[in-house]
Amino acid sequence: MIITEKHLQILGKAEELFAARGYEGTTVRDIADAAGVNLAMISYYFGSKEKLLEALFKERMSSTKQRIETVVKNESLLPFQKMEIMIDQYIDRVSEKQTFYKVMLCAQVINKNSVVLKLLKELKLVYATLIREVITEGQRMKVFKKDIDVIMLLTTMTGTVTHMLINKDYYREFNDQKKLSNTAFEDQLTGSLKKHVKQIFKVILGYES
Amino acid sequence: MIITEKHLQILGKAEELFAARGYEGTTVRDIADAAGVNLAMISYYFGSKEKLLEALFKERMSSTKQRIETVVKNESLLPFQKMEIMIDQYIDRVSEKQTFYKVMLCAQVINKNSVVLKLLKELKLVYATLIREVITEGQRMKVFKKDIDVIMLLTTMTGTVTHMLINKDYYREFNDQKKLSNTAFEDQLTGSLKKHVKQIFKVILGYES
DNA sequence: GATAAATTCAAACAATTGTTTAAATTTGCA
DNA sequence: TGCAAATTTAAACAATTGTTTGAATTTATC
Repeated sequence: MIITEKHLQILGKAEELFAARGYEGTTVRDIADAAGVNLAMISYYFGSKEKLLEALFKERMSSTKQRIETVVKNESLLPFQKMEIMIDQYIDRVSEKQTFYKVMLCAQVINKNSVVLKLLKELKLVYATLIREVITEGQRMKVFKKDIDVIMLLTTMTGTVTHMLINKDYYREFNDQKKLSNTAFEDQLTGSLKKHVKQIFKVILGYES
Repeated sequence: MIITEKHLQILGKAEELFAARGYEGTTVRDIADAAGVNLAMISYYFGSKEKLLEALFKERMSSTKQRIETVVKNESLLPFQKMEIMIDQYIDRVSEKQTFYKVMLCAQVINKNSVVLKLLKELKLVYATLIREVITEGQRMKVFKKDIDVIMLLTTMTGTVTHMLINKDYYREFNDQKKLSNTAFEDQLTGSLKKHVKQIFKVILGYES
């Protein structure tokens, strides 16, 4: 399927609505109105509401595998550097694509669509496998501890970051950071998150940088 | 509103369906069929589909505040003990009420219902405030580090645990623990989670037990 | 056992859902 | 310019939605 500018425009609006109201809570009419196109255009461009969802996941997840592979396969980096770059990359990515990560979070709980399910599982496998490679490499070099629970470690990273997405407003309120501008707050938050997750990884993996 | 045995039966089935298909993805007919009652009984017992959702959150969240307060206000416990009991309690609770925590996770992303929203915010405030008390106490006793980011710490706990709820099957597959029985796997997982989260807290807070 | 209240039921309701239709309009190309 | 293909449109579609109705049944109280 060829994705045009028009496709992306509709996908962007659909993404926002899915994040705010959920997939089932969003009507095709909502999407059409938000994108400023006729109702029938959704079917015309994507085939159906469900295929639109699949197209959204395919589009947003298309570059992920390559992005992480580039880091892991880079032979000039030490294992701990790979891990830290991966953390930075992940947090920046979630921060950039907040709406999509909200949609993704709900999709992981309510897994109805088999295409989306497959994409999610595939991505998790890619992530876990590549990170395991890095960890094994670090263990061989005696800089990482033995017996690392890869999924547990990744779950802490993704869980912390995506959960912060949910609690962000509350975080800001509780810490009384309302005086900050939106972008200043976002920058401060991604910075804190990176430091926080790296500190955790350092302890679990047992390295010193 | 008086909650009878019948109410709880319907709420339980509704909870399962909400967790599997989402609130919007579940029809009142689905709930009635699953609970083995007539369609009209949902309105008769709860007033509406939306009020049923509110009743579910009220019911499931009713005892939470008291549960955590009991630990925090217990003067015979040291700060680090309070933290560790709180972690154990939280993980046991999520493990016990898995379906509800899935519903809750989605509700935090797709926040349409104001009553549910208020309950969630209230609970977060209770949690953060009480944990901050414990942390301050620990800091006064010089056993916890200074400058602890309370929300960040809590987000790591709730994020890790609820995200593991989502990745559980994948975790089991990746670590090849399919040979274990369901309950054995659950026990092993909650055990690992407790150990993992405690290790993180120990480092962030800076105590030795 | 009679009576009133509470519960259960099938049926119907208006509104909304995703999708399709066929005509109208725009676009690309000779 | 002319014409076929691609795009856009308003309208209609059958199905499903949450909710209500009023009669039937069960339950509780005397």
